This record gives sequence, structure tokens and C-alpha cells, in this order.
Amino acid sequence: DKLVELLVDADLINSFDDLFHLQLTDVANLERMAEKSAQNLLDALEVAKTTTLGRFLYSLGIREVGVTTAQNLADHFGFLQRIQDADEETLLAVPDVGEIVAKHLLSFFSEPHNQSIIEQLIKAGLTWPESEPVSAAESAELPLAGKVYVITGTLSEMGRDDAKSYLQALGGKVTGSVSAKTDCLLAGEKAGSKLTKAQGLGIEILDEAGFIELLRHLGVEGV
DNA sequence: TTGTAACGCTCAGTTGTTGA
DNA sequence: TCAACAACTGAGCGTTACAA
Repeated sequence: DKLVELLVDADLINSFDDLFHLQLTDVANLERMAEKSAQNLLDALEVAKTTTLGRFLYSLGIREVGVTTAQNLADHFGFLQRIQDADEETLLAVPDVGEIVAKHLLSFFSEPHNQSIIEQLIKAGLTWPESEPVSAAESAELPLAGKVYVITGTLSEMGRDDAKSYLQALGGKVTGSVSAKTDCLLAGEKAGSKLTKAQGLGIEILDEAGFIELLRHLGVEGV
């Protein structure tokens, strides 16, 4: 936050794509910055150019479109252009997208200013892999298809993000809160209220060791 | 070399909104 | 009505790198 304030105050960035045109000397001359920090920033921005469609959508800051909804849109459409061209009816077919979210999406993509931002970011070098979405039939064949997981606590062997990725790749759905619809709670160290709630609801609890065993049993490599 | 500001990461928890 | 999510706050801890 502080750095963005500095960059804006110094008139180095006025739009999103300006971030990807920053020069080392400009950044290094800022308060509490020097060549090392400036280079780290430019390196991080270079890495950030390669992203995923879901992350790109999320980064656009569309109202009501967070990480999960953005990923749902990416999974459903596969291509940015298809999302931009989608009508309300098509958008409503995406999981967790109702009338309000669909209207926010339509409104966002109909704004010439927003279209310009997207074009400029792509011109600045942002890329992501695009592919045909996985069909419902293919998804249903995955070993954890239809299972709802919640992750809590600290996972020492793998990060929470990695655990989430494994579960999603196997067809599982990862949500943020425990409910009666949760099938299994993956509980690491220092698990808090979610563990208590899951125990109260009689939900299956899986510790990290058990999770790794499950992944190996399902043939996941590199665990 | 050292003190320190700031950041990065992870997590828990709350509140309000939305979708089913 | 309930489940799930977005958005947000705040804490703790370790790391990084500037500045003196």
C-alpha cells in the first residue's frame, strides 16, 4: 500500500499498465527505496505478467467477483473474450453467479474505459494460458468430484494453497466455512473454531498426514 | 553492523451480501 | 432460511533492506 502511494504521488503510475513500464532509476529514487528494492519490484512485476485467467479476472476488481467467482468464470468459459461477449443468460449459467453478479460483469465489460484497461494490460505483456473448459462429464469422473472440503490451521508439509490446488485438481470443492454441507475438514496445526464446529456437526476430520496419505492413494505424484 | 520500518505470509474472526 | 462468499480487520512472526 505504501509503495503504491509513493508511486502515485511521484506520478510514476496513473493507470494499471503503467506498473509494467516502470524504470529502475525512477523507482530507486523514491523514499526508502534503493536499487535492490527497485530491482525486486521490477522482478516481481515481470513474474506477475504470467498469470491465470482466474487471477486476471479477480485483479480487475469487478464488484462481487472475488477469487472463487473469478475462477468459476475462468473454468466455465476458458477464454477472456467469451466472458466479455457473454450475455446475462450465459453468465447466469456459471456457478454462484446470479442476477446481481451478472449485471456487475455486464456493466464492467460494457465500459470503454475498462475495455481499454484490459487492452493496455495485454499490450504491456500480461499473458495467461487459455483452453477449452473441462466438460461436466469429465469433471464428474474425478475422484473427489462433488466433495466439499474446508481447510483450517497450519499445514507444515505443504501450504494451504497447495492443498487447495490438489483438492481442486482432484475434483473437490474448497470453501471457506464449515457447514452441514461440508464433507471433510482438512485440519492442520493450531486449528481453531472451524475444527470445533466440524466436530459438532460430525464432519470427517482429516489431519495433514492423513491428507498426504489420501493424495498418495489417489496417485498424486510429488507429494 | 545494527536498529528499524515495512513487507510478506498465514490465520482467525466478523459482518454484510448473495445465491440456491 | 441457510450456506457460501467477499471484504475487511487485526495479530503474530519472520524476513528484507534502508539508513545511520
